[in-house]
Amino acid sequence: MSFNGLNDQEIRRREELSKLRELGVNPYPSSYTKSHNSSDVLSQFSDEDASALSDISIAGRIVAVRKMGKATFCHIQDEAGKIQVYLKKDDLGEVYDHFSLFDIGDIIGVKGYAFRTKVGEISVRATVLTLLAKSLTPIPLGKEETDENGVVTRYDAIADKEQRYRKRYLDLIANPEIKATFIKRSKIITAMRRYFDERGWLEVETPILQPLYGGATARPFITHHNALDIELYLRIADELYLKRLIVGGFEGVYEISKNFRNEGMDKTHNPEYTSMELYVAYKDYTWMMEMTEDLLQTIAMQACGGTDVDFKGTALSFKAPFARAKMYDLFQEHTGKDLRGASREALYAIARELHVEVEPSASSMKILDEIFSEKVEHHLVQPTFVMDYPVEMSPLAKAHSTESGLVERFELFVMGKEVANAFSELNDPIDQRERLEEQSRIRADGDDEAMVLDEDFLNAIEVGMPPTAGIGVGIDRLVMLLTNNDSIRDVLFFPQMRPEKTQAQRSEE
RNA sequence: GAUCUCGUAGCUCAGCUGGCUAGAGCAUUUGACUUUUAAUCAAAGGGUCCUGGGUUCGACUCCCAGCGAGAUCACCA
Repeated sequence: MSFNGLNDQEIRRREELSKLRELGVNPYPSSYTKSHNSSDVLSQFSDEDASALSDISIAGRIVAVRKMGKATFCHIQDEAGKIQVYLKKDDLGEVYDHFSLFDIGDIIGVKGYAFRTKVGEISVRATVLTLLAKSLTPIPLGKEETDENGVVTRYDAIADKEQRYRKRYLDLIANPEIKATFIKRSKIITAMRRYFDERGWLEVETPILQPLYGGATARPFITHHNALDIELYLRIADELYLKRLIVGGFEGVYEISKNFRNEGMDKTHNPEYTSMELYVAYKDYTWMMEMTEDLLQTIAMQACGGTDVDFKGTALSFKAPFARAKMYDLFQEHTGKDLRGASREALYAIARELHVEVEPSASSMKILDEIFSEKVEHHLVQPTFVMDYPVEMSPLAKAHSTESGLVERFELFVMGKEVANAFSELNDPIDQRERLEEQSRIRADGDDEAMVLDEDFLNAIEVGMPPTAGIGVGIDRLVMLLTNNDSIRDVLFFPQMRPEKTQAQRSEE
């Protein structure tokens, strides 16, 4: 065995591993029968009658050891929490001596009985001690102190954000409270799925590898299929495939899936992220708004226990109904200007007047977008539906039934961020073709985020799609809001990080 | 992509306007200790000071470049 590149602690643990094997201890047995979780023991223990917990077995990782000669206290951590274990030479005989070859980080099984120590902590006294997995790497576990009020102070735990994201397994061990965020994330998705399933909408799967990408304006990732010798794109949205399924006769389909966008990364953007898209036939965006507020209210209640949540000091209410505002009314309210029907030149002049910086060559849409971002968005703190967007901004949305130049679209904003985007889906094939051809022209003019023309999708719309309402929800952003996290990296187990350069890579350059 | 800040032991950090052998606590090792709880007491080992250049008699410290991270902005839903 080579110890090259290992530090003293890593070498010592390998030596201990060999010693254990020599003593006939299997450091990696196949299974272990657990009767209780730590939390079960703590909640079920009774001082009056300890017989219920007189023969139990628990298992977990050693996270703290206090050795006092022929008796040792340690804490083990399992999925549900931590519990103290009491080991005594008299009880364990030579197995007690093996314990000196165990380390913080090792996973052990403990069979024994629950009791309360002199100082009052419910603990498990071991009659049988089993090593379940020897740990070969020191784990950066901080010591903890719990005061009379049960407030836990942790010292020196792994704090470096980079390490926490790159080695999430260590983060989860050393900072187990972050599990709550991920458990809530799972509950949010489960609640959403349950809501849709109860209404009879079908969960489906559509291709991630696509010969053409579409459904959103974004730059894609490109990959290559060897056997077909073609370029394939990682999807940027589910929209065009889900609509094909509505054309095919399904009347409610949804997909919870990863999308991939080849763009910048920051607090609210990860190159791969989770979105949910739902399409329901014979409905429009008004119906969809009502569904959305009911959905989010339901999710908040099921995942957070109520419709009121705290986000970094702001009290948010997900109690339906949400505020609704037309986009142009919001412009009027926050800029004092009526931008309806304004020409590009007029918009440009207004932007300058409002001190909103825009490129002189910017399109009307770009200018509107800028003014909205700078002057309106940050006012939308509580959940707010912004309705009725200009047609040019929304090539897949249906023209508004009463207002020309607009489409039946809404976006849901919370804390100034977009959480959902929905519209009455465009099902007029002629109109759809013209809009996508316009996108092709914009693309040809150099905007590589404009949509690609997908003939097969147009063919599907020509076959005939019923009136349909569709929505996309950014799951990560929703989870951020409901778990009080302001960085997307804290709601993803494994956020994308720049790979660390190896020594070899460095010397090549 | 731009700017600012940061990178020292397994972990958390100190290290002055450049100056002796780079420190502390935890973790680790050895010894003591059969109800401890940030256990305690005694001793010991452990460093590519992010990397590579430069300035200097002398660099953890100053300068340049690079790598990585965080924050802000830009881009982007």
